Amino acid sequence: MSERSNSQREGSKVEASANAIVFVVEDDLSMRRSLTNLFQSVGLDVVAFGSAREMLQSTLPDVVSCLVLDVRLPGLSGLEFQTELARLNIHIPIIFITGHGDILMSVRAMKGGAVDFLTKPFRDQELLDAAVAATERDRKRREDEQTIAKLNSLFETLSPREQAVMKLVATGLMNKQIAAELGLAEITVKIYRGHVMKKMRARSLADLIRMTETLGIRTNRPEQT
Amino acid sequence: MSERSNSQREGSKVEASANAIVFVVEDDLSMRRSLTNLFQSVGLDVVAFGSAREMLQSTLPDVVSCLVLDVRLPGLSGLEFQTELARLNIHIPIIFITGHGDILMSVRAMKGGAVDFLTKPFRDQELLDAAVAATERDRKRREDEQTIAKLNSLFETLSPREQAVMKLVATGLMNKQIAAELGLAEITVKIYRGHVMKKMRARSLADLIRMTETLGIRTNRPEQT
DNA sequence: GCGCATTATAAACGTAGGTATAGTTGTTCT
DNA sequence: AGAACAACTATACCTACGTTTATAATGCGC
Repeated sequence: MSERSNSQREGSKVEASANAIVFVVEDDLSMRRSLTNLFQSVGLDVVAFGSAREMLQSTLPDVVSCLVLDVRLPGLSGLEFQTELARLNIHIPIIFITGHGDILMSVRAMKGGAVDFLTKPFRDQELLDAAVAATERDRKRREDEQTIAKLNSLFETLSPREQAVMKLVATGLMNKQIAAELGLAEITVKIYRGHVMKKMRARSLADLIRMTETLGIRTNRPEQT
Repeated sequence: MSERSNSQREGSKVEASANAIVFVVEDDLSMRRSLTNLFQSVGLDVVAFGSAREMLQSTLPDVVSCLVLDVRLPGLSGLEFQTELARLNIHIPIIFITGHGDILMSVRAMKGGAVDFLTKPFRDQELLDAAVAATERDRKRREDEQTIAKLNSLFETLSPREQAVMKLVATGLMNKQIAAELGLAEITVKIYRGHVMKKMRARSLADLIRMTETLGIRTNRPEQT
């Protein structure tokens, strides 16, 4: 059985980097224990598994985290697991560790987006540095994703017509052009446009345009030669 | 001496991927020759050097290209050369090849942005695939850079005051607010704003805002909670 | 000194954007 | 049936934006 939920939480005195979780997938029990101890010693929460399958079957908490992954594993290998996580749209930054690696493996791992690839034996500090870099990368990714998610949920509150108007506003069309495009009266466009600004909480047109950029809203724009 | 400028150009019947250059830095003469032949056989131009220093001293043409780089070299090593190129802001995509590599090397290379890291012996097709991927990456990078360069040169044609107005317009301020900010009459701001639109060749405000995004123009914007 | 670009402004006018108020029609949920 | 909402329009009014024409001071290069 895997020693999960062993989050170091004896007191409320947790380090600044608290509530970041390091997932460990490593089949060797003693190695798994020593990795767990290492991360806990610097105040990181750890959840460890003995195989990829175990981790996939558990419910992963939605917090800043990274994954320390042994390349050689029973069942799914580390590299296969990396591919599988990508397929499932799970973007956790991965640090590979291995005792018997080769260059081809490491290059594949790095091409697949791994943060680092360490060979045993490695210094504790190397792994800790990699974990810090990895969690930082995850924090940024989550930040970006949340920004987009927020904007998207605001955009969802718009009625279909309002969304259409917003898109055309973003392309730089004038109200009367938008009206012609949608077969509306100009006044109607003005009203919807007002709704868009309110619902999207945009303080200015510049603001709204930037939101459409973030959302990746694009229409046929033959502009900017 | 290095066999440079041996660009395969007997006729004007060059392949579709023409005028992309593969730079080769490899100290072993026979290897250098076979690499040169390999790339020329698929219609790529090749410029080969025996050391990093030679390449740095030559004038690099400003076209889509990639670099096939031996890790072990006399003088500057391949990895050191990679660092040096980054320091010089030369962003050519690198494919490492090596006969005596290790994992640490390959990971460092990939972390440093290398496209691939191949160990000898490798199949010709592997290297060719990597070269295609690398030149494609370079093509995209150049495309993006040129877009920015064009916008920048347009921006440079603006007078200081016009640039200031453009920045404040991008933040979403109204003309009267911009006027207050710069200590101008509103009418003056309107005039400059018109100049900005003309000189930047922006068809709409939306267009202009996107240009400022591309240019990375940012001012203190306490917007978008 | 002359020409030129930059900075700055004014008057005047026209267009575009935005809001408030009010009303019609149609759908959907309760 | 009635409430709630989406879509749509109209009148009226105000603000913001943009251009044209004209004027003028400053500074820079030749």
